[in-house]
Amino acid sequence: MSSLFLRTLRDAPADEDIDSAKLLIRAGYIRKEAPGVFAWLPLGLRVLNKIEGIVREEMASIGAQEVHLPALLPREPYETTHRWEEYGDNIFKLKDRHQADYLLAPTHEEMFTLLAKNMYSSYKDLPVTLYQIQTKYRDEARPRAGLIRGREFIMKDAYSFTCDEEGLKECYRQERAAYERVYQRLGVKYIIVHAFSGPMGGSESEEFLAPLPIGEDTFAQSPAGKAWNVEALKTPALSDVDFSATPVPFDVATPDAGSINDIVTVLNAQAPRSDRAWQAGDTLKNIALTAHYPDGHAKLIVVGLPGDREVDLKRVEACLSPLEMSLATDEELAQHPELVKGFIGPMALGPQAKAAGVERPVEYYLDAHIAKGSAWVSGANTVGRHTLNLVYGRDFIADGVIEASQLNPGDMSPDGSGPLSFQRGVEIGQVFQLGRKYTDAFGFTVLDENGKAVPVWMGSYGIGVSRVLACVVEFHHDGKGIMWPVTVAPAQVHVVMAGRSDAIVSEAEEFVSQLSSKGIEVLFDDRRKIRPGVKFNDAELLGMPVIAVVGRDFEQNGTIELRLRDGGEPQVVPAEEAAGRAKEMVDHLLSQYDVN
RNA sequence: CGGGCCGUAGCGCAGUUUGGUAGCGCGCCUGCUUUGGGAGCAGGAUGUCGCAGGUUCAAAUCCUGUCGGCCCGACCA
Repeated sequence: MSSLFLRTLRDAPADEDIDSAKLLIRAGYIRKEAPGVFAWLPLGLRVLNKIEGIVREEMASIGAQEVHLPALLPREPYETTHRWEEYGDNIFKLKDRHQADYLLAPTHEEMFTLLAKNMYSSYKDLPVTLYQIQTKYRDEARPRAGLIRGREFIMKDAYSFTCDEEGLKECYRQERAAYERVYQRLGVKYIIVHAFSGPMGGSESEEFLAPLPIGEDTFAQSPAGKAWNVEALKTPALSDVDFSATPVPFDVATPDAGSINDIVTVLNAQAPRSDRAWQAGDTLKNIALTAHYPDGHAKLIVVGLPGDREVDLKRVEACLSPLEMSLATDEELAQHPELVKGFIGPMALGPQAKAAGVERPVEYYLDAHIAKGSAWVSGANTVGRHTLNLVYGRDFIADGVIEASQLNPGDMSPDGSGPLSFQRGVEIGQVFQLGRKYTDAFGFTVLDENGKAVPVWMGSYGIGVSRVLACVVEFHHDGKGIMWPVTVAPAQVHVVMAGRSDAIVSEAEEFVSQLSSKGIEVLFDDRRKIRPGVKFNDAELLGMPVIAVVGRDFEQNGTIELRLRDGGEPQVVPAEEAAGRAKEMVDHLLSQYDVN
């Protein structure tokens, strides 16, 4: 360490607030060069290389072949798939001296599809899986959380090409299994959640989420252990109810009723129920949304959901992809005079409006929590009035049923095993069955055994390498510093030379060479003018799994102290046995991460 | 893009209210002492006080503008 390019900091940088970023910077693994852009220093690079090595081993184990494509790419392929526009400002775009458009790749589906298409044209070449470990660029609106959400980050992305869907499913299964081994070897907890395929296209998709409170994704778990991204969560089908005997609808005056709570209060005063008090869940609230097409056009739609639930725009988008949703502004709402803000009801919408002769009725979607046959209170499309006894299926219908509301803890799981619970997670990987979205876009077909062109099926599989490194630290640290899993630590044993006497120095050097000859990776704190206390603190900050101290005890008793960074009693062993004992400790640690 | 906080040495910060020409701790350099849990003493180096205008005899401090950073939200693999 006397010559290692390293400077540990006593104080954490003030502009980071999550543990992994603070510790990695304090310990001299990385430095921030710009928001979401980091430099890798010697120790950090060693960890990164260890993680990449594990990823490479597991990719090799399923026969994936490594390549390396450019990060600087021409615009055309991204035009073909419309992602030049769809990614929008999230792509770093630039021009060359001839004013030609380029981008810094946020992901590489297009280039891998073209690469495979241009080299392969026979079914005999397939299946093939290619991958790379490469720097990706996304111009995030707000980089944050250190390495977890950067603008430049390192990703392993793999792409499989097969002749048919069955082949795709087999590749997907293999990648998924490889990912489980990768995360186990990295010492990262993960939960596999069913995902919404989103703008990447395709069908089956799962995310690997590291369950951490700092995570930006919310996922739902059922008591049976299944997990979903909230956008992929389907509300279980409600059984029909029969309120056909409900009296015909009638209006009541609800002046000044600006919120659902106001309406409930007014109803209980003006039209009390005989059986119980009115509740928010008896009301059908209709939210006007502006739906934006990818080409920039927009239209107004209305979604109806129970008054005790909040609208979730992301889930609406998931159902109405590729439309993007925003709450309608007053100006946008004013384009449709038949809709009265605060008093929008189903009778002015969708099929009802059409039946009433409205030329271009506003589309009306109902949330899946509205049961067929149920009776509701909703707006009367007149200022200060609401309508009671509106029965879904009898008095009104909709243009479609979608997932429009936020889910709440306690909602029934799709698998029916009980109420959902919610947790936060950091997405550390995703596996996708893309299907033919990209291969069709680029006309990638191969000839089958009959000489007939058949479409190629594609899958894509990503691991956020630099992000998962941060997650390793999130899972493995304490108040003093990092506690690396032995599989990714920059060194396995940290030897602290605690003293400057000739005896200590020569023994420490001898000990280090013994460890090295046993194949152990050593970080050797041979700094002569640094006091022991500083070295102990640095060792705990830096986080090697085994810390060995050659110092006072050696001079007095001929012993060396060995201890595990993450706890346990120190072992004091005779110097001549210490290297062997250290090797046993390392081997024992390694065995805990053995996935075979 | 909205809201909040903040830009002073490599890192952490004070100084800004009340204008007077730059400071503390850590780190760094030299010497002596010290050496098992972030040592002591003495000496030293390091700053366009984010940037640009303005007011003033004088601006880190007041005024205007602007750029940047962090957090919350919007957005987002």
